[in-house]
Amino acid sequence: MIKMLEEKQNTEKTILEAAKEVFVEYGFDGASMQKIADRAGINKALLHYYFRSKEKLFEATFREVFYSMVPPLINTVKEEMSLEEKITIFVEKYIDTLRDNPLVPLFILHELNRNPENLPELVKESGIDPAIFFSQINSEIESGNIRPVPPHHLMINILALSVFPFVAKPIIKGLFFNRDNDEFNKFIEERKEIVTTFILNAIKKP
Amino acid sequence: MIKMLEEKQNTEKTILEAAKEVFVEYGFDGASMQKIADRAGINKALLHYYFRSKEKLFEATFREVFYSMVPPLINTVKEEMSLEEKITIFVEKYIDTLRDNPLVPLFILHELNRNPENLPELVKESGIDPAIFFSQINSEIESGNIRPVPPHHLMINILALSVFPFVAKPIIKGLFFNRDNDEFNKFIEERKEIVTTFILNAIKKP
DNA sequence: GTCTATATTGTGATAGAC
DNA sequence: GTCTATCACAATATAGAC
Repeated sequence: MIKMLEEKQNTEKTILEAAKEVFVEYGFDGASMQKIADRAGINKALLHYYFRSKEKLFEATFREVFYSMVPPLINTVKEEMSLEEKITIFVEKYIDTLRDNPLVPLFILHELNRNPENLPELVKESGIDPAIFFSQINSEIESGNIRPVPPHHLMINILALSVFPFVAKPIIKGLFFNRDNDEFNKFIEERKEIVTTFILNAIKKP
Repeated sequence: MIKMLEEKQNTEKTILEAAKEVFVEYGFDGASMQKIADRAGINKALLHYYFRSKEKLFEATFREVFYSMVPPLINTVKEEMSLEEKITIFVEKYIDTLRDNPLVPLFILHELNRNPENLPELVKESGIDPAIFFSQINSEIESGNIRPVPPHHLMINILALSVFPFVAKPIIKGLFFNRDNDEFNKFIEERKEIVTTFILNAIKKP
């Protein structure tokens, strides 16, 4: 009996792990239950036994991916840090996370585009709250410490500069590095500092 | 006879137009020949008559989308312009183009990710050549006019800041604007200037 | 819980009439 | 060139044996 419960836990985890890999690589429409079953080393029927439908399996997978990426990242930034510290730490950790999960951003963006109404609930439960960050930016502007830049634009700029190379990976590899992977990885490592100083130079007063 | 040829031209164009809409919205895997036929107001058989397979229809569509976006954009930047002019013009025109085709960037990135080997040929025929831009950046750096920033990083930064809001549209709308479309469009309009000054401040020497 | 076998629908693709 | 009818297959999903 206990054995069964343990097996259930393991099988469910195995399925979710396989689903994560396949969905992230192929997207919802490109993935098939067969592919996921193969990847998990089981058969299709079990997928339905545990998750009832492809849709439900996908939802569970998407939540997993989203929650395993976003909250840990947000927690790297402590409230008491200076704006400069926050930006430096965030860019570095974000690029590190994406380096280890390079397909995730395009996956999330593609799927949110297919199904935008899923986002509000995810955001609410994930503890994302730009408010503190925004008021910090505003007070830095009012104190005359940095150039005036609308907080949401600055936030999008930080995300854009960090994420974009990963969603545009094929273009960058094809255009700059002749499809060489090592060169691309070097490029990504470089960006931690490049992006940080780029942002800080952009907002610092002369 | 002439009538037939004219009809053939029109039908082919109609199909390509419908295919463009459906593929861009749903992606290759999410699109079906049935949807495309419905959108074009014809039946599936005709699609195969004109393009033989879904794959071939997609390739034709992708080329169309790619070539109708990229070369016109590159041509807005004239060789004799100053670096500052180039960046200003490019960001403005790029955001304008994307505003009119907001789904295209995510479509291109998603499909290139599925099929990266398609890119080299597209690039070769599209006249993309970062070399001139790169040497201009390098000479500006050597003359001490701007801060030292690796040309390919600067180029990616320009693209990132312009494109990212469109691929992250659902996130931005959901996080900042409560899913309001007008607010998002206002945000996009603002970015033309925000992004330009952000970049110029980042590279200008104090 | 896990498997095999099967039902059912939707897909890309073709044949053949007009 | 355009249509209807149809094929072959892959997809999600379920039934039932173990």
